[in-house]
Amino acid sequence: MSVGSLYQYFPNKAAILFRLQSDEWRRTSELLRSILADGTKPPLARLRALVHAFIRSECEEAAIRTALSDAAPLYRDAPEAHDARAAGEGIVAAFMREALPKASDATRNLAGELITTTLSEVGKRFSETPHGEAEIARHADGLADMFCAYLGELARRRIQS
Amino acid sequence: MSVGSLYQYFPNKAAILFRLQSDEWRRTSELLRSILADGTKPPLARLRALVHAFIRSECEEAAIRTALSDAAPLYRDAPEAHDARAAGEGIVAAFMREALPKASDATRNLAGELITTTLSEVGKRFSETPHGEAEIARHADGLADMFCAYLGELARRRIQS
DNA sequence: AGGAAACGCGACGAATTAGTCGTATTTCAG
DNA sequence: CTGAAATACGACTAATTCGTCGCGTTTCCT
Repeated sequence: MSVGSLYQYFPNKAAILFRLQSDEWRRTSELLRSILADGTKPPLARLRALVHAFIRSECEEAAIRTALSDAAPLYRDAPEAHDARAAGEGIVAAFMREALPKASDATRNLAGELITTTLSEVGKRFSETPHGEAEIARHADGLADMFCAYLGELARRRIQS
Repeated sequence: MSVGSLYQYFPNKAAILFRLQSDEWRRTSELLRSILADGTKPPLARLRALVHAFIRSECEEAAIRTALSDAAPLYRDAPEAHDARAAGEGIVAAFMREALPKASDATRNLAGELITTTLSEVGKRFSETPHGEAEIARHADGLADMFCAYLGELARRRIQS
């Protein structure tokens, strides 16, 4: 692929990178949907599966992920970036209603937001340095434990310090 | 401050940014130490206080934080960066021994690492877009809840899916 | 006060990166 | 097969960014 050809389809570099990032996001929300919406397993098992799948996929495409997040300043303020993010929210919201049927909307939203941003940010950081299979699994398990403990505690509503 | 003056003290741009990031890290580990090492409060109360203090400080200096993390590619591979990170680990390890006295070292290390990277990455992301006082507090509380639930669950050792 | 050393400065040149444009190649309808 | 439209290409230029250099200012010692 040559420079000239690229600029036939995109107006500038930011648009190119944003497109790549977009595709990445799209694939991620499909992963999200396919795992979280599978009603045959209990919610926390699905969440755990999601964490593993997500972390593994981040590590597999570590190079492009790192490059894209380095380029983030270029499209940080793009309005489309905001929309893209919203796409995944519906799926998460549905999952949260299932996982925390008795909680308030506010609680569910906060929990959903925390879990998704934690997963994506920690995944990003984790993919920045190479890791072996075993280490990946260990960390994914740890994260999943954390999320499950959190949701469990919210379900029982007895968070204290 | 002029360009020429800056380059009297630093060999190149990366060094300048790395120095700023270093100072930031130093301040953060002092925050860490001052809060986590205070033996008068129970461990989870200290953790909760830390989360609040950290998130608030990230939001206060949002501009410089964002700029520095945008510049990360410039010093990502600097060897000093690795050392700087190690500084905080001792404090966290000590805290984890206190919070999880009966857990194995492996468990403690993993939990400590997860909590610190979650806090720093989520904090970074959170500071990228502006938030009001109340929202900051809500999110910090949510994160603290998540950490406390996780540690509580580890202490009781009954993580399940 | 005189002067030398240290520091501050920002216009300039070097280096890098983004984007254009004329030509070469492919596609495809008649 | 022929020619026109669409696409591919990468050397070139424009734009941006990093770092230097020489001159002006401050500091401080004698």
